[in-house]
Amino acid sequence: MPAEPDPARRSHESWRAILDATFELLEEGGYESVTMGAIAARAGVGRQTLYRWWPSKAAVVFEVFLDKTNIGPFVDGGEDFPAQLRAFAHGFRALYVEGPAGTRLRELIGAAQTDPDLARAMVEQWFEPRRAPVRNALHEAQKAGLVRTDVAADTALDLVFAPLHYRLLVSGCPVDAEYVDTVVDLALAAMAPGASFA
Amino acid sequence: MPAEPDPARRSHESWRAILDATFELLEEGGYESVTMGAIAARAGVGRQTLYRWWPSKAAVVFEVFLDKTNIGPFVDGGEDFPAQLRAFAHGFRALYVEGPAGTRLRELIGAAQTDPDLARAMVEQWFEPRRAPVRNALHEAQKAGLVRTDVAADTALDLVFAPLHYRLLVSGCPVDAEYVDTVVDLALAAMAPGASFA
Amino acid sequence: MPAEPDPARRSHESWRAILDATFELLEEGGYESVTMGAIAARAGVGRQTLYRWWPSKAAVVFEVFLDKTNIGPFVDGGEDFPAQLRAFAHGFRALYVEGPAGTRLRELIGAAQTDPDLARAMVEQWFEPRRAPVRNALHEAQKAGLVRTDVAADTALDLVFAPLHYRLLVSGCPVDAEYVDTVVDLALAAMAPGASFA
Amino acid sequence: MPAEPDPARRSHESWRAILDATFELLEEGGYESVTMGAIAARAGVGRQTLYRWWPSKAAVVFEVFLDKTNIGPFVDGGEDFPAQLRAFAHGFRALYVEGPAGTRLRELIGAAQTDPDLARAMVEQWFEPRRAPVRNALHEAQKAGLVRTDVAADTALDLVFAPLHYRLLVSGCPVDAEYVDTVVDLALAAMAPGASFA
DNA sequence: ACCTAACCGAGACGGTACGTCCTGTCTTCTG
DNA sequence: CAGAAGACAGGACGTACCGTCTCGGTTAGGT
Repeated sequence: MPAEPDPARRSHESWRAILDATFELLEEGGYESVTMGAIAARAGVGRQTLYRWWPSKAAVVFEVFLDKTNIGPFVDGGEDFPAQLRAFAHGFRALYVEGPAGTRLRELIGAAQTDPDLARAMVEQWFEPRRAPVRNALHEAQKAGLVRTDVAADTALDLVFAPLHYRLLVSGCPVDAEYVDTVVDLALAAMAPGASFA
Repeated sequence: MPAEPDPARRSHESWRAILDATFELLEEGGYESVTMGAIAARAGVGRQTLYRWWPSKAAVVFEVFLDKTNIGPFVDGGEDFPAQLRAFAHGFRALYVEGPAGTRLRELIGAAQTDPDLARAMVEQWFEPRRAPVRNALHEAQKAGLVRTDVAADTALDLVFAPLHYRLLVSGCPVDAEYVDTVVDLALAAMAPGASFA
Repeated sequence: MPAEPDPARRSHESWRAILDATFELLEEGGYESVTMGAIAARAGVGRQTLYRWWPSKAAVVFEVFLDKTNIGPFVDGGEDFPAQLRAFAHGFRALYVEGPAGTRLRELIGAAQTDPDLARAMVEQWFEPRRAPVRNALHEAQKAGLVRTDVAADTALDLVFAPLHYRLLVSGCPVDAEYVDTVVDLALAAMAPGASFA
Repeated sequence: MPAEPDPARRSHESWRAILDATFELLEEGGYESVTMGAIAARAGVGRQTLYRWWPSKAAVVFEVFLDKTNIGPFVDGGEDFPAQLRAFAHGFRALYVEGPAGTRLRELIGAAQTDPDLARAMVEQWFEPRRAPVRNALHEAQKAGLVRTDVAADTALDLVFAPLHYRLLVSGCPVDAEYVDTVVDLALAAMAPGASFA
C-alpha cells in the first residue's frame, strides 16, 4: 500500500487532461466554480486520480498556472540596471498583472492565505524564480557602484514587486504602464547611492 | 415582508452575540473553521438572523475585524512629515501586521480575491480610512516643498503601504521594525524633491 | 443541535416522495441498483434528509416494503383451526412469496444478515405481527383440545412459516399452492394430539 | 489472451494465501469488512489474481466456507431412520448453525439473495450434498414402509431443514438441542404413514 | 539453451457510492 | 410578532471499493 504513489507510473494522458480541463473550467467560470468533481468529470478521470497527485483544488490550479504562464519575464544581461529593471517590471505587468493570468494569480494568492502548503509552493516555484534574476542584476549593479549597498537586496526588490501586487490584491487601482514607470522611477531614486530625504 | 430589514428594529443583543461568537471562533480555529452555522449556534441565534444582516461569512468576519481593530494608527499633526510617516508605519505594523490582526487581515484579503463586495467594503471602510490621513500629511509636505510634486500621491503612498502588505500576503518574510524603518527611509528618499537615479 | 431530529417537523411531502422514488427504483432495477444518492435525486430531496430519518438504504427499503405490503394476511376467527391455518398460509404465499413482494422480502432478509438493526426491525415490525394472530389461533385450538400442548407454540408455528421462507431464501424451489397445502397438511398432522412416529 | 485461465498453472501458494487471508479477515471483522483489496493485500497477492480465479468476494468467501467446513454431517447407514434423522439434525446444528460457521452461512445466504450465481453454487455444492444422504435414508425408510409415500421427499425434508435455517436467518431465536429434538419429533410424527390432523 | 506464453505482485486507472459538511431558504413554535 | 430552532434542497467534499489495465519479473513448457 503506497503512501506516496510512484510518479514513474503516472498516466501522462490523465495528467494533461486534468490540466486542460482545469484550465477550461477556470476560463469559463473562474476559480470559485472549479471543483475537484468538475475537473474529474471534464477530464474523464476518476476523482481518486486527482487526490492521488494533488492535495487540493488550489494545488491543481497552481500547477495549471505554472503550466500556462511559466514563461518569463527575463532580465537581459546586456543592458544597464535601470533599463533592466524597467523592462522586467513592464514585462511582469504584461504577463501576470493584466489579463487572465492576473486574475488567476489573485485567486491563488487569495487561497494561499488559508493554505500554507500552497503559500510555500508559490514562493518557491513562482515568486522566487522571478525575483532571483532581478536580485542578481541588482547585485551586479551594487558591485558596479550604481546601487547603494546599505540596504538588503530583498528590501530593495520589494520597492518594485510590492506595488505591483498591492494594487492587484488590495486597492484594486489599475496597474498601467504609467504606474509601472513611476514605481520604477521611484524605486531607482531610492536605490541611488547616498539617496536620502533630508 | 421587508426586502430590506429595518435596522432600527435590529436586536442589539444578537448583534453583539454574533460578533463575539465569530471572534471566538476565529481565535479558536481560524477563518476556515468559521461557518455561518457555527456562528449562529455559538451566538445562540437563528441562522436567519445572520443572513438577514450579513450577506456572507466574510462580511461578518470583516465586521468583527472592524469592531476589534478599528483603532488607528493616527497621524500626529504636530510633527514633521518624515517623523509622521515613520510613526504611522510602525503603528500600522504593530496594530495590523504582526499578531492575530495580521492573520485576520490576510484571511480577509484572501477571501476578497473572489468576493468583489468584500473587496469594495474593505477598501472603503478600512484601507482608505487609513490611507487618507497619510495622504493629507503628504499633501501638507508637498505644499511645504518638502516632497516632490511630480508624482501622484497614491503612488507615493504605495511605496510604504505596499511592502507592508506584500510581505504579509506574498513572500511571508518577516515585517519587523528594521524592515519598516528601511522601507520608510527608502520611500522618503524616493519622495525627496529632485530625487532620481542617474 | 439536535442529535435526534423532531418527527413533528418532518416534511410529509419529502417523506412520500422518498418512499415513492425508492419504490420506483426497486421496480426498475432491484435492490442492488438502489442507492441513497439515486433515491434523493429521484425524490428531489437533499441527501441529508435521507440520512436524517433513515440510517441506511436497507431501512428505507424496509419502510417502503411496510408501506406497500403491510396488508395481511388475516386469520378469520370464525373458522376451525385447520381451515384458518390453511387460509393464512395461502394468503401469505399469495401476498409475500410470489411476485415482487417476495423479491423485496428476500433482498431485505439478505441485507438483514449483516445489519442487526434491520434484522431487529423486521422481526418486530413485520414477522412478529404476522405470527401473532396465528399464534393466537393456535392457542385457541390448544384450549379446545384440538392441538397438542406438549410443544412450544413458536416451534409449532415454525412448521408452517419456516418452509415458506426456506424455499424462498435457500433452495429456490417453487412455493406453489400444492407445496403450501402439503406443508399445512404435514404441520397439522404433527400438531395433532398424540401424534408421534412410532 | 486466455479468456479462461489455465488451472494447471495456478499458483498453489497464492491460492492458499488467499483462502487463509480471507478466513482471517472474516474472523476479525465479519463479512462486511472483507474486500477484494483487503484480501489481496493480506495475502500478498495481486488484485488481478483474485479476479482471475473468482468472480466476486462472495465466491471467495464461499470457497473458504467450503474449505473450512466441508466435513459432514454424515448419515450412519446402520441405524433406523428416526435415529439417523435425529443424529443428522444434531450434527448439522453443531457444525453449521451455532458458532462462526453459522455466521458465515448466514452472511453467504444473505449475499446469495442478490447474487444468483452464488445462490446456484451454494445449492449445488453445499445444500444439496447435505440433503442427498438424508433423502436417501428417507427413501430407504419409505421402501421399508416406515414413512408415508404420499408426500414428496423434498417437502418432507424441508420439515427438518427449514426450521433450522429459519431461526438462523429470520427469527433469530436460538437453535438449541431441545429445539432440534422437538423439530425432529414433529417432523417424524408428520411423516408417519397415515398421519393426519382430523 | 533459448523463446514465449501465461501467471505473478504491484498498483494506477475510470468510475460509483458513500456519509459528512456547509450553504442559503423556508417553516414552525415560543416568549 | 420577532427570533431561536431547525428541516429542507442542493451540492462539494474526501474516502473506500470496484473491476480493468499495464507494467516488470518469474516460471514453465516447447523448440
